[in-house]
Amino acid sequence: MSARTTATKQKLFDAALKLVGERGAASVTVDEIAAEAGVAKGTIYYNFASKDALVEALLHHGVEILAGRLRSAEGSEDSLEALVDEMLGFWAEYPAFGQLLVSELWRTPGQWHGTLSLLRDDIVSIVRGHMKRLSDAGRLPDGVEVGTASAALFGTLLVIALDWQVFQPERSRAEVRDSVMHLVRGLGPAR
Amino acid sequence: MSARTTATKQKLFDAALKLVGERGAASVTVDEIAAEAGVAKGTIYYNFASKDALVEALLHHGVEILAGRLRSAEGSEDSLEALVDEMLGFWAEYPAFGQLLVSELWRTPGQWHGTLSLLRDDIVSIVRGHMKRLSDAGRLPDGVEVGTASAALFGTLLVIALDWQVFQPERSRAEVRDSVMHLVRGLGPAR
DNA sequence: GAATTTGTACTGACCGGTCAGTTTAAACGG
DNA sequence: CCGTTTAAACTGACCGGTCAGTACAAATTC
Repeated sequence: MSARTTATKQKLFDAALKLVGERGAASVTVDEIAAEAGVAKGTIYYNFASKDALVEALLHHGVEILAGRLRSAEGSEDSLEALVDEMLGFWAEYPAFGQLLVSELWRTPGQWHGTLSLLRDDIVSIVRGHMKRLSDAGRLPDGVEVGTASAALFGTLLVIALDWQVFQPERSRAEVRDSVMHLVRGLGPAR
Repeated sequence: MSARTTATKQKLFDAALKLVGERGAASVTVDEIAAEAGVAKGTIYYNFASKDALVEALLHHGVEILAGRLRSAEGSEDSLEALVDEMLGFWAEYPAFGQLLVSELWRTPGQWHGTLSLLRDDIVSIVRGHMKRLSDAGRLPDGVEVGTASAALFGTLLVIALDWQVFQPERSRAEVRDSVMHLVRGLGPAR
């Protein structure tokens, strides 16, 4: 793949991510994506087999970036906090990706459900790795299943990040992160 | 409004909820909704001004039901657990509504965003009522803002419920509820 | 080293299907 | 009767996908 093609695909990813995140995959037209990317419609079909294929590639691309960042948080001192922080950072940087993910991930017979399930597993398994190490170190209370907790943490962070972007954009990332950590470790003691 | 009309609207709500939840508002056709409801297409346009108006009415309808249930949980002994349970029950009963909500709620300039923000506020304020009472009773740890926690709890329950329906349908509602309560009160102590 | 060929990337007008919404005339039902 | 529903045909805008042709740089030929 030439540098030219790579650049074009990147432009298409950026444009598609923005529009699809904002308005949903179904209601965005290929013409709009082409216009946003500053590219002719035909170029899209030269680089991708179909509109669906473009979205699918986009999904893979985004998850790759996220997975990379989450893995990079594995070495930190406070692994869980680093994970949360990294995840919030990713959603802050690619809010449209969060919107895309959230609106497709749980659509049961949806066209991307298969792909998305796999991608979700990628992410959740990384989260599970973090959790597992906490658990082995005895830092997780009894009765909390690592698998369940990982899936829940991922989903929770996703919606909290979206809620942050949309309804409370004035809050800082550190502030939100601290709130999350409070909730994750906090609501318990008082009961 | 006659009983006949009410019945027709109910059929349309059921049909629209199912289809729109599964496949998204944009990609469902009015003809499909009519067929699913066993009603002529013209009937839809007799009862609603447009496809969008139907979806909007659907949103209001669903939120009314949810709000009613959450309010009914206010008298319980363990108010928070009752709230969680009631909410999980609602999402279990109307999974398509959860899918619809989650895929539209955070779509920033989306056509439903205004309506949905108001509806979200309705629900979150009920949750906040529950939390406030906990807080006044000194059962919430310091540093947890009631507003933030309420929004987070609502969003979290929404995604956990969806994840449950889609990826772990074999788990019982009580099981999920206990997991949530564990997470809400549990991850803290061990750190 | 000019002329020609080849391969790759891109263009945008165009086509055929789809779908929201309309219209109408007739039936139904309370 | 009158509010409601039906069935079916129709309109017109819109949209995914196609395709013949362009641009251009790197090889190839003479």
